[in-house]
Amino acid sequence: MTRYAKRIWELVDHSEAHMTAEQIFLELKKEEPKVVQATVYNNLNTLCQKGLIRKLSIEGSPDRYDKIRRHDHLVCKRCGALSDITFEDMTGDLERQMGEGILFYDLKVFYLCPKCREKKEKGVLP
Amino acid sequence: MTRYAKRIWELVDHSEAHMTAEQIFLELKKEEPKVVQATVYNNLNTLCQKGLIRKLSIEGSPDRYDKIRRHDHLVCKRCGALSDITFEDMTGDLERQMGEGILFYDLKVFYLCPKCREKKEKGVLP
DNA sequence: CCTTGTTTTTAGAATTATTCTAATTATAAT
DNA sequence: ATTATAATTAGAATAATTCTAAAAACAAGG
Repeated sequence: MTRYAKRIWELVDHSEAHMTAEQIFLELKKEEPKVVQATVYNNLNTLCQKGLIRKLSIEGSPDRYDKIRRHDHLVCKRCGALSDITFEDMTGDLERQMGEGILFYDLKVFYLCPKCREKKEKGVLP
Repeated sequence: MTRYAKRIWELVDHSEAHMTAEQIFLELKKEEPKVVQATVYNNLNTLCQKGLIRKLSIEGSPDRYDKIRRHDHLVCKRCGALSDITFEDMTGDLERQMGEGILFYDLKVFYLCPKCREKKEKGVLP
């Protein structure tokens, strides 16, 4: 793995931040001022292919990148805030229903985050 | 609901096709030759807000729109083919783990579709 | 069925996100 | 060193989506 690839992998893997390609680019640029966007996109793509990171497609914002360690996501329906949560692994359950062959799954649970819930209760939001 | 909005909703709601905004636009254009892309984007957005359809963000392709009736998705890891599947509802399970407050969830199960599996077995693909 | 106010649609520009191309540079393998 | 392979760069190109301001459609009240 090249220097850039390694740092990009580390940035994604050691962060809770669910960064976009742009944010990763800006972060990497702090240490490697010469790096260019395409490099970051290229590396993110190959890291995904190799299964070292994963891409999250989130409605209404650019793709985000995430570590692999098994976990699920909570998404606020109203403000889009994204956070990690780990539910019990349900691969077994799903395989019982569809048969073998699951590679992995992606579970997003939509809710109202504490901030938005509060606002809603105060009647600030519909 | 306006004429356009209604047709757009029907197109999405009565189809298994998981169409992109572009595809919906082309489809609608067959009956309504004057309609314009922005109208379709606008209506898709407001239909989503009203909870009448849902947007699916799929890695590597533009957003797709889907009916609301509860169901999950199978996605081929290799070719991206998307199909519907209905697993048992697991809202109860999830609430047991995180408490009340789930609005809905989005589950994508990644696997190898029959075509890709066959290719892989024949050694055509890595 | 006119007038007025609100919403929707339109055309096209603008923005954003991402990929592509071809040249250059770095890395690894003989 | 020499050559082959892969990564990086700059910048153009493409794709997807949103924005803007004006025009058209619609809805409600008189």
